Amino acid sequence: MPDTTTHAYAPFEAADHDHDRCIAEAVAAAAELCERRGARLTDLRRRILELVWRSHAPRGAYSILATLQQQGRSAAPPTVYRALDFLLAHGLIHRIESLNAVVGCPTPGKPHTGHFLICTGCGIAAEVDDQRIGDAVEASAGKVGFRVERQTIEVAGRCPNCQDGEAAERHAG
Amino acid sequence: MPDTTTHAYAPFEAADHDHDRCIAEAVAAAAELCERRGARLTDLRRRILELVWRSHAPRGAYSILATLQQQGRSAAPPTVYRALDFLLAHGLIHRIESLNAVVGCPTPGKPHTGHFLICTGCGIAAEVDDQRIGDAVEASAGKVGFRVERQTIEVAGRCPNCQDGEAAERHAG
DNA sequence: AAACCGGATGTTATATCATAACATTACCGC
DNA sequence: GCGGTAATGTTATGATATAACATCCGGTTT
Repeated sequence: MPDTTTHAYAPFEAADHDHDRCIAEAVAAAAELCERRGARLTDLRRRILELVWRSHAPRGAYSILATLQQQGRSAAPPTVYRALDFLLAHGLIHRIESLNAVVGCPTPGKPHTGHFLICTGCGIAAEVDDQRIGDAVEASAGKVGFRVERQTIEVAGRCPNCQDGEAAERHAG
Repeated sequence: MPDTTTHAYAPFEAADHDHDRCIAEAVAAAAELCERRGARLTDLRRRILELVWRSHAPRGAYSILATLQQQGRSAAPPTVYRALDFLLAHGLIHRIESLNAVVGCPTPGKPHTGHFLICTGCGIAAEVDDQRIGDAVEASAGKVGFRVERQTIEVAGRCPNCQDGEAAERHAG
């Protein structure tokens, strides 16, 4: 019997996974969420969401802009930044501060704070949802009377695929 | 009997605390640490460290540059960035990614990952050292086989001083 | 002291990231 | 179709960061 279940989110999937499915599901989830909220997922916004989802590695605004222009679309920086602002506001993507880039959110609509493991080898950013991290932050903040509004948690390191012999360095070097 | 103890680090101190003491102690600690390591805390680097320490709020490189120029010193962006690179490399300051700015480290020399509570009212960034946060991150990463190299943990919110009536907004508005 | 070396700083130019301001277009309820 | 609002186009500029090369300065060798 074929696997017709929802695409389970697995951090640091193999490079040969069915990525078209990741994109399709992200766009479908976005469309559904915008529909529910009465927000307009315009053609431009959808295209830019697709470009963000081209890989699991965070992507910069100007990289997105370049691809957009290659596709023959009239575009300038504000074109991209405005679309990204919309996608961020609706939780469809997250901003990675330490990279000045954005990455698709695999679980939009579900309330959560974005915690990321970012591989310095392959560049992939995996969103983790671990209650303990948020709890520890809240507890630590509460101890000094600090009221938390937003958490920026970005952990750089090596994903399982990039630890074996540290293959990435050999290519880079 | 007068208080001659080491200046205890207290997050979100009152605005009228003896800040000259914060600066003096930071510079003294930096000098001692560089001495031990055989690193050169030159006049320029010490001056820039002092400028970072002018307040407990993270400060951008171009803000530091402007003050440096006002002091009559010949300076360009690389002047500042190179000094900041040195101070960062020796753990004398931390970079706050979400603000593109740096803040003085109150405990240089002591191995630690910088975790910050950043007040959206007064702008102050307090470094917290709570084992639980690092442990939770490590545990969460370990669960998926991720090897942690660096942690960027920046929590935005309201410090105790800025929660009372949300005074800051009234001034800003 | 002169020659030398390496690290630190000066200087110019430019890359990279982000937004302000205003014009134009597209969508939608009426 | 009309009018209002949201979205996008367009131009310019602001803000952050680094590359590349010249010069200086302190310490060492001779």
